[in-house]
Amino acid sequence: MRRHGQRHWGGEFKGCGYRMTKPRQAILDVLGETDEHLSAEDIYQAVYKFYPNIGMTTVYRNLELLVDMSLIVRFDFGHGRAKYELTDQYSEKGHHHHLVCKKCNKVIDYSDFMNDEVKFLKSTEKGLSEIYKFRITDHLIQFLGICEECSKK
Amino acid sequence: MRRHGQRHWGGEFKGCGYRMTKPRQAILDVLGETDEHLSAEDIYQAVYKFYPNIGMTTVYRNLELLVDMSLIVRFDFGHGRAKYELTDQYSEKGHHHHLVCKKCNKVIDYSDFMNDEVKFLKSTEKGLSEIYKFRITDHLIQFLGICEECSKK
DNA sequence: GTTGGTAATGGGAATCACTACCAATAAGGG
DNA sequence: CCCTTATTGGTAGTGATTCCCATTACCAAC
Ligand SMILES: [Mn+2]
Ligand SMILES: [Mn+2]
Ligand SMILES: [Zn+2]
Ligand SMILES: [Zn+2]
Repeated sequence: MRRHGQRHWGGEFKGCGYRMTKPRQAILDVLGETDEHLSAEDIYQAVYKFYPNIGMTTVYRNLELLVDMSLIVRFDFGHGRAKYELTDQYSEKGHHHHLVCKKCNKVIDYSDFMNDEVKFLKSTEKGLSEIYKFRITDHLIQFLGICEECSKK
Repeated sequence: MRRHGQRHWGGEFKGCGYRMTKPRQAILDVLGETDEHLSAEDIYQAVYKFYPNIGMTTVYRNLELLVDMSLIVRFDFGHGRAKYELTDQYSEKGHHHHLVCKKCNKVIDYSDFMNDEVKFLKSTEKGLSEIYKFRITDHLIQFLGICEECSKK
């Protein structure tokens, strides 16, 4: 069951009443070994290969838990199924946002121009939280359009 | 069937093979008379009050059409059902973005600090489209956090 | 090592938003 | 008014996600 490249998440589960289990380790492994944005079904399929006892219910339940624990993030790109990624701090990608193709639904990660972004966010978040008494904890920035391949057709 | 405040959309349907029908007018009316972000079900309920023949299927079908025609916009906030709004140019709100409360799922419109946004978008979009050969047509910006009421509990 | 309590699992049924299908209806140009 | 064709609305799916519940894994205390 122990495989290559797998990370130790014990610390994150200590003291909060949760246990590190095989399914949880497996789900985190799968998410840690890909660059893609995986759906619950994708994750189920991938985990199934080395842990065929896994149940779909367990995948969904644990995805929810891991989101609550902020180990992973859930995205609703509006393509029918939710997608999941490791949180910035646990991912090699680090803080990034998405380009989403309206035609083929491809999602491209980018982390360019973060300086401009930080400048923009700093002033905007401050202003908004004062005006609307809203405690901002997170932001979602994405650009929609047509990807390179799709623009050729 | 003709009611107050209703707008003439004839022009938008001319010449493209589409017809202006009662359900379409009704859906646009409902969206034109609210400040909220309505789901298909919300719209069905609202239309039902003055046009009880309306069918859920027709609502879904026309929402899709109206999105294609760019008269309305669809948002997937990840709360289970999609929400719809008039497009910026047809809405009193104009161009705006959203604050989304993680606790109560409330969505607040804002259009403050658009100068900062424009500055940020201009440089970022230009850079991204060059690097990724991606033709950007639209953007999605939203801030997540805890709204005023929810922070009191 | 055994026990007891709680966390976690996984299979199947149930939900819920949304779609496909199709016969019946109604725009709207001529 | 007529005809063509877009559109409607009911019913029966679909597909993703959640609920329920009996069984199992884990862990700390005897
Ligand atoms: Mn990503
Ligand atoms: Mn809005
Ligand atoms: Zn594409
Ligand atoms: Zn709230």
